[in-house]
Amino acid sequence: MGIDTLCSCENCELRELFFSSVERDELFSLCTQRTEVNYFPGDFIIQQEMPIEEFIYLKSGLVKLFISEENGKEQILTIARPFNFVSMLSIFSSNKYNYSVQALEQSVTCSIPMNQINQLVESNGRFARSVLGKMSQVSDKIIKEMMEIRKRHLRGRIAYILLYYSKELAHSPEFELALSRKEIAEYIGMTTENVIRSLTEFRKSKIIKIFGKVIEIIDMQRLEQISKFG
Amino acid sequence: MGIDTLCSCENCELRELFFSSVERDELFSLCTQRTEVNYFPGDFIIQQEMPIEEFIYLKSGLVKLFISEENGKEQILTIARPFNFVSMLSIFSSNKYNYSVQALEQSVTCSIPMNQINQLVESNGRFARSVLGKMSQVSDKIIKEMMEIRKRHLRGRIAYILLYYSKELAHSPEFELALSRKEIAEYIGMTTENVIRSLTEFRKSKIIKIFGKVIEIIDMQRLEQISKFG
DNA sequence: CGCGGCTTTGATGTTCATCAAGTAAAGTGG
DNA sequence: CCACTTTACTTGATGAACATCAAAGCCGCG
Repeated sequence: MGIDTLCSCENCELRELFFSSVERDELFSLCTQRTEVNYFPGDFIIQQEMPIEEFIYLKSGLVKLFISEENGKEQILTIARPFNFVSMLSIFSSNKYNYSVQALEQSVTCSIPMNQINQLVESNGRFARSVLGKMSQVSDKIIKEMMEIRKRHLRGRIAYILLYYSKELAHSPEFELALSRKEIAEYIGMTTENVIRSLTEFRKSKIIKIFGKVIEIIDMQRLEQISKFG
Repeated sequence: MGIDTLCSCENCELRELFFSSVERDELFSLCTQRTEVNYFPGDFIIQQEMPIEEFIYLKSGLVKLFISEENGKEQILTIARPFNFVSMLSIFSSNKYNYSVQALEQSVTCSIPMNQINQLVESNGRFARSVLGKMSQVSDKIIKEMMEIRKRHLRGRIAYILLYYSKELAHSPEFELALSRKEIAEYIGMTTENVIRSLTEFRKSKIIKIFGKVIEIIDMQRLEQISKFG
C-alpha cells in the first residue's frame, strides 16, 4: 500500500480549501486524528455551551446555526453548506460554543482536535493565513446577510430568503425547503403565521408554486423586485 | 538615545493586545512603518469600497461601522471603542472595505501596511494565533449584538442601547450620547421619529433624564426590565 | 388510534412607518 | 455678527405592517 492511499485526506475535496498550505507529513498527522461523522436531519452537530474541543468542518449537507433563548425560542443565525463553514466563529476566542448547529439535510462532518489546529496555526504561517481568510469570509457573510434581512419588510425578507435558497443553496428554481415555516420565521425574525401568509400571497399572485415543502419559483423577476423594493 | 526610546510602540498601551507575540526586532520594524492619525467627530476613517492597504486599529476614541445603501440610507453595524476593533472584519478575505468607519468622538488610529501584517502572520505563529483570537472575538461580538437587538421591540431596543452605552462605552449612568437620534435609528433598524418617541416616553416615566445629547439613567432597574421583557 | 407538533386561515389589537408641520440648533456666507 | 440655510429634533395624526389569539386540518410517530 503506497503512501498515497494511507490517508484519504489527500483526496478530500476540501483539502484545497482548508489544507492546501499543509505539508505532506503534517497532513498525514492530521488525517490519522480526524473523525468523520454522519448526521441525519434534526441531529445536533454542535450544542450551545458545550466546550470546544474540535475544529469541525462540513464535508456535505446543509446545516443551521442558531442560538436558543431562555424562553425556549430560537434565533437562526444562518444556513450553511460546505465551504461556508461555521465551527469557525468562536473557536479561536472562546472555549465553549455560543450557538448550536443542527443538520437540516443528511450531513457529514470531519473533525480535528483543536490542539492540532492550534499547533498548525502556530507552526505554519501559510495555514494560519488561510484560516484567517476563511474566518474573515465566513463572519463577513453572516453579518452582511443579517443586514440584508434587517433592512427589508416581511414580504421582502421572504422574497430574499427564497431567492437566496434557490440561487445559493439549491441552484435551481424548484427546490425542497429543508426549513420548516417556523424555522424560516426564526431566520428572518418574524412570526410563523406571517411567513405563511406571505408565502400564500406569493402563491396566489402566481409568483411561486407550493407543494408542501417543495417550492417552485415561477416569476423570478417579480420575486426579485419584491426582494429589492418590498 | 537607547533602543528603548527609539520606538514609541514599546510603550503603546495596545502593545500587549496586538503585539505581545512580536519580537523586539519585529516590533521595531513595524514601528518605523506605522502611521498615527488623529480624527475629529464626523471624519471618515475608512470609506466603503476603498482598497484595503493597511491594518488599522483604534488607539483611542469612539467610532461607528456602517454600510451605505444605494438609496442614501445608512445601516450601522456596531459602535466600537479601542480593543473591539474593527478594521479586522474583511481585511483577510477581501481587498476592499465592505463598510465605512466614521469617528463619533475625537479618535486616534495607528496603521500598519497590510503586507507587513501578512508577512508577520506567516512568519510568526503566535502572532497569527493572537490575530485569529481577536478577529473571532470581534465578529462574534457584532453577531451577538445584532441578535440581541433583533429579538426586541422598539422600547426594548432603545433600553438595550442605552444600557449598552452606559455600561460598555461610557461606564457611567450619565453620559453624552455621541450618536444622533437618527444614528440610533440606523443602529437599531427603526425610524428616527420612533426612537424619539421612545426616549420621550422613558423621560415621562422618569426612567431617564434628557438634556439634549446628555442622558442620565435614573431608574436602572426598570430600564433593565424593559430591555429584558419589552 | 390518539397525541403532539406543524401548517393554515381568520379576527383583533398593537406596534410601527409615513406624512405633515413646527421648533430648536448648528453651520454658512455676507 | 447677523440673516440665511440647512440639519437635527420633536409632536401629532393616520394607515400599514405585524403580533397575538383562536380554531381547525394535517401529518408522523409511538
